[in-house]
Amino acid sequence: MRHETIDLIFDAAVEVFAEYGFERAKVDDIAMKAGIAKGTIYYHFKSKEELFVALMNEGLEKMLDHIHVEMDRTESPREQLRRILAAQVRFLIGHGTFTKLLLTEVWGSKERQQAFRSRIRQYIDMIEQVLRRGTEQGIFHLAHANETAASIFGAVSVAVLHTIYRCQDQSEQMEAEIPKIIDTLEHLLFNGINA
Amino acid sequence: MRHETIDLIFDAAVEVFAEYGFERAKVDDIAMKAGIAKGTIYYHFKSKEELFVALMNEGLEKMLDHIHVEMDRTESPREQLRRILAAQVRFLIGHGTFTKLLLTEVWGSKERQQAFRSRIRQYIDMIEQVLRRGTEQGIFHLAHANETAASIFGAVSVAVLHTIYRCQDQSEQMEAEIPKIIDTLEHLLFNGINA
Amino acid sequence: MRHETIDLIFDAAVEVFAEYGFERAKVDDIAMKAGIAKGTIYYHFKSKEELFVALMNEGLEKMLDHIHVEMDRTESPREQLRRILAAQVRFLIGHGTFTKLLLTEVWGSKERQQAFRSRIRQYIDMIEQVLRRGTEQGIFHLAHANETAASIFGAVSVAVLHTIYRCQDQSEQMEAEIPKIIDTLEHLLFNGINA
Amino acid sequence: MRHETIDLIFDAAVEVFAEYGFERAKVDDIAMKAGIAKGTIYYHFKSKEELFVALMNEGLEKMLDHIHVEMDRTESPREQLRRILAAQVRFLIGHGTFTKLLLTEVWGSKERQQAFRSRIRQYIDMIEQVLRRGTEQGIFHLAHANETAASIFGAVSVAVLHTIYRCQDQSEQMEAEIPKIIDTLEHLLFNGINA
DNA sequence: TATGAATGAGTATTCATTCAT
DNA sequence: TATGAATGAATACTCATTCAT
Repeated sequence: MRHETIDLIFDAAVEVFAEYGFERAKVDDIAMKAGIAKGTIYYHFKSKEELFVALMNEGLEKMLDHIHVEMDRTESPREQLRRILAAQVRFLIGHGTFTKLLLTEVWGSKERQQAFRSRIRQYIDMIEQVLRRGTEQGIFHLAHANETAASIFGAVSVAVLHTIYRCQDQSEQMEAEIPKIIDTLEHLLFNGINA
Repeated sequence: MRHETIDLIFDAAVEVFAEYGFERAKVDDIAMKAGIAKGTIYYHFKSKEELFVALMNEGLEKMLDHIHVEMDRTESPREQLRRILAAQVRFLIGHGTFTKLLLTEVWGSKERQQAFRSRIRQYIDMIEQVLRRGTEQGIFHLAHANETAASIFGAVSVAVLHTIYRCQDQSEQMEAEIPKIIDTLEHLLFNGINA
Repeated sequence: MRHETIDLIFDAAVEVFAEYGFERAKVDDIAMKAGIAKGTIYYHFKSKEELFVALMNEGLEKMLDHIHVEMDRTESPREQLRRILAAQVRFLIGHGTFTKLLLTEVWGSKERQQAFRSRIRQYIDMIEQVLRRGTEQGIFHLAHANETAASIFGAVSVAVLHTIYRCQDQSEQMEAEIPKIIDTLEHLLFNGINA
Repeated sequence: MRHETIDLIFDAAVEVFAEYGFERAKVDDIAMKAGIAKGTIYYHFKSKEELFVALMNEGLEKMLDHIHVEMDRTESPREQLRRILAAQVRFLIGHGTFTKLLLTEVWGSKERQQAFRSRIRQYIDMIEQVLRRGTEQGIFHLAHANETAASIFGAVSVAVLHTIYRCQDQSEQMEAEIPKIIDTLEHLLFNGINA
């Protein structure tokens, strides 16, 4: 069990970072929201940046794990991709604040942003592998595996983000949208829109 | 003819904003890069925010115009969507710095970010209309028009951004990638990956 | 003529640094004492440290110049040393705040402190040269030139500092002590205490 | 027998204080270097300041004792002064870290600094007494006893400090310099530099 | 005695903005 | 129009000190 205080900090931090973005987020606000003193944050993390990186890495870790688990349940590329889509949508909707951070704070030239991107690239590479195996087995038919994988990641992420902003963080409504989004994405990505 | 100074400012501003993001971008840096005094920026723009909004709006305007023009060249929904995809990819690759800003600075809770999002929503709505007309004409076949439109926007944007970061701003290389990206997207979105 | 604002800053800074020492001195206090805004200090100096270094270097420069001028007025080593002593005492008494800083802030392991020490070493080396020439000419008689020079520097500085603290910064009283200090030092260093 | 922990703290504290000076020295660092928990320091000392004062007083005590012992071995003022010089040099070289602190932390306006100065003044007064007795006995010949005493203290301290910094804490080298320094000082202070 | 997690007052530094020239 | 010196509110971060265990 990780230290309780750190969990308090993490919980407060995701919210504050998600609402204001990294730069505008105030360490004071995180401390206040966590109900602890500002110094306590600095006792556990060397800097605002380190806290943020720890937070994001934990989120990315969880996301990747979550998807790996789902993927390993089957061998069939088609089924794997289906599960990836569903798992990804559920995870992102379920972690709306993290999702906002993910798409907001991974672009840019700072070192940490490059580090985040390389993890997302890992994720995209994973999809790429599934696509390649499917193509080899004659199940999938596609032009360029890596670019397609990136596009799929974009379609999923933005579809979810679009929903999150539309529902304005009402988590119940968002939950209700999950099947619709999964349905949309499966249809679009597997069959395309051609009749 | 717009004032020359303003162009100097705009050119410097896109670069600085794209490299550092809105918050970390310094007005000093913009002034220095533009080769003018800091005060001059404030002579032309009320604030850093106003400059940024003007910049983004000009970009969004151009982007939407560009796509409208392409779209109006044909009546067929399929051809329209094809043109939208191509135009969008070409525009984003051709305006890499703007593209980075687009996906970085539209999320968040600040007013200007909501304003940007509503313009992007306009763009998504436009795609939605095309999809709907295509569906009515029996040309397209899809689950949920709005969600599909958002997904398409995400696929296109992230595919381009992925390429931009992979080519590390080498504009020639990026240009060379354009057909590949368009090809990938057309295939994926029209036909899906099912064999 | 150097910028007037910088003079205001310098004047305030010596006092504050001398009273509190580098670490305890507050930039706020310097600004307040100078009658300017805190930001103005940072407009002219990159940091508290840079301001301090600029200050000390100016002081050291002045001190060394002052003494060089006095020294160049004669060829005789004995007369040169006599002038150095007198000039040094007058300068240090006349710049009491600087003197405190000199002996307080040159020791330590920080880079700037090493830089200051190397300038003081220059000063000691200068005395050493005079001693050597005097020895060669059979005028002086001493054991080890460099160590003797360092001792002379120590005798002068501490004698002055001792007086400064005894008179508690009453500048008139301090002025009155000048001849006594010079007399003491000349007697001690030229003739020793042996009867 | 003093508590072992306190010795650990003292040993660590001199080093840290000598390297960084009072203000920049961190209680954390002292605790780490002593291999104990930070709280333990506060169990034994009320504050960082109290620890520092205890440290300095112990050093000053030792120094004064050391010199008193040497002085009491003879009645002759000349021999007394000779012994004072030698004892002082040996002590300071042998306690290099303390010496740095001595000349760094005794100046300034804080209460503890004034307290330190008054002890140093005691030391100077002691020298003064020797000088006066020597003068009365016709052995010494000097201008102003108190100022001369201060100058002697300065000559000795700075000569030693100069050597410490030149040898960069290589204790063997420093030991080797002791006779040279004593020789230099005796010659300078007893006979002066006049041939 | 000893610990180390938690505290919060204290401060250097940044940077958008203003305004006299 | 253009300038750049001056401003001061805003904030990340430090570190001596406390206290429950």
